Amino acid sequence: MKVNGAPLKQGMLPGLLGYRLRLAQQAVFRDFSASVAEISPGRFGILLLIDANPGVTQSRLAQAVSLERSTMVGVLHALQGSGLVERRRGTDRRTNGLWLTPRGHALMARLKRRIQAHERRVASRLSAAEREQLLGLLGKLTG
Amino acid sequence: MKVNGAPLKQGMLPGLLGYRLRLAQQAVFRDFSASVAEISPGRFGILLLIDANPGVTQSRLAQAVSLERSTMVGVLHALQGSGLVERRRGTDRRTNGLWLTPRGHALMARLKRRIQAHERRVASRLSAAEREQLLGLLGKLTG
DNA sequence: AGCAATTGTTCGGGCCCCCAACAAATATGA
DNA sequence: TCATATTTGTTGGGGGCCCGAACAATTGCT
Repeated sequence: MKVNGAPLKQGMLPGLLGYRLRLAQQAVFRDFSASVAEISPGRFGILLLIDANPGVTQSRLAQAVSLERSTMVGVLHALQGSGLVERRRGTDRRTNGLWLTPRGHALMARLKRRIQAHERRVASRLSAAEREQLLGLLGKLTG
Repeated sequence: MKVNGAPLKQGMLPGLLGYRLRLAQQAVFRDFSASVAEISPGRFGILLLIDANPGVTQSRLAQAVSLERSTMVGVLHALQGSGLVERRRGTDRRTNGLWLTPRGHALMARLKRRIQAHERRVASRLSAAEREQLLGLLGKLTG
């Protein structure tokens, strides 16, 4: 077996928050995908918010997760195509109200435990206090 | 001016590390793109490593930044197309050695200050100690 | 009634990433 | 040395995630 030479010099790269955030997020994304094959992390978050706020508008939803309205369209189109979300025209006929379909509710119920397991696994190298600390620092970063 | 109703209920979403990481990374990405128009965060990292390890192989580079070899191909193709990176066949004729072109070196020199300013701006809401703490916790997460 | 603002949408663009399969080249071991 | 295994870069197809400009329909405002 051939042994690789010296490890690469990393320079300032490990000191850049953006780089470290990418590595961390990628690791989390990987674990999520491995444990929850039915849906992607981003779409799951959307479903979560619709579940907690039945009838919510696309714009409000987009704002809540820091996305553009135009981005939300595609996500919801996909979720609707999968039969997980229903769009209903609001009394303000410009708006669409969003609801989970029975299928959507069933999925969320089925996923709850697996998501919690995923979160435990992801944070397994952290103590409870460290996890809180991390969440807090990330919140500070976002502002 | 119309006032939006109650803020959305977020449910378990803010407690998910993946979600918070996405928000944070997106904020950092935005600031990077705004302050460094010439190149993307990912490509910048690649240039950094090539600069610090002249002649490095594509595979070793991919491994260093947790990417697949096949992913690296496209990135390097783009960087080569922009005249920032040069590929030379190694003595092991399976490999390509990677070097920055003069133009690549010039770019990196020109970007150094702006990247540092970007990093300061991104971490501006954090104390120096908190920033170190965050980097450490992210490192723990990745393992 | 007329102008301004909001909502959802389309369209085009970009970044980031993976897997399977493959040819060329090198390493390995009988 | 020759056959086999491994490594490297590559192509091709796929997916996730995100934005801005421009537009029609609808509503708010005056």
